[in-house]
Amino acid sequence: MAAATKITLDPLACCSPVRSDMLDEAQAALLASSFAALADPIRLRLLSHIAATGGNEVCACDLVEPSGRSQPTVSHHMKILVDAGLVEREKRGLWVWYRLVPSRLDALRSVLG
Amino acid sequence: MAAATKITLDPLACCSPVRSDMLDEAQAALLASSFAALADPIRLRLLSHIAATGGNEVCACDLVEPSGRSQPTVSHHMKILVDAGLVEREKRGLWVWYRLVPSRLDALRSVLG
DNA sequence: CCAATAGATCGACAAACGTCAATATAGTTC
DNA sequence: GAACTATATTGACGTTTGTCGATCTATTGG
Repeated sequence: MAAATKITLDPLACCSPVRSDMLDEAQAALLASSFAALADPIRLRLLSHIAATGGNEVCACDLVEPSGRSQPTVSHHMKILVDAGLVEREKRGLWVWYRLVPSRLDALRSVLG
Repeated sequence: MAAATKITLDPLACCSPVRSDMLDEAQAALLASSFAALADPIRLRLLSHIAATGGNEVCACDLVEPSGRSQPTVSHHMKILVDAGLVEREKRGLWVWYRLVPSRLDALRSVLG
């Protein structure tokens, strides 16, 4: 049951030299809030619904019913997506239209690569 | 200030034919939980710390102090990353080593593209 | 101006989350 | 086995989040 390598309790034995280029706190907080916008199933479905349209533009009135949530709840989630910069909001008359912001999605994607 | 297109209150005027290929609920829930693992600054810093090592492997003992959190808190966050499949955990003797799971990160990245 | 409508905001509530001190567990050394 | 050490688990706490009903705001048509 012994480990393959000799183990001692010398504290130096476990600690590899660390290249300490961790994300700084500000970067981490910004990225985390962006990912938080994606961390809800309803918001992912709303996003995918927008992405699924040919023109990448969807009326808010088309989001409520298929999402299975109340109108205030959908409005709340869309605000979170807009605040995260993932979606743009444009009001035309009585209706509000949403568009994806591909550059922002690209930016997040590049963080994972 | 009038909108470019004529606006009426006819409900059909706003609702484009919707290609309803929204993510189904199961897919959305799974993806959301993965993104939730990324939705915390400490976890992002822990991940980046692992990614910053040459061998992509880091001892847990190297994560506590630079993260600025207590040992139980770091353990808690690492468990979340492991449960999300983003990180692999291997115990060798007294110490625990963590490795990234690039395929899982790739999968998430592809969702954003 | 008035009635009607789309969407946003408010207020409240339960559930989930991040955090730490204290304690438990598993592994090593003697 | 006893002492020691790295990590995990537990329990408690304040905070944040998702949700909805009720209400408010902005815009349109008459």
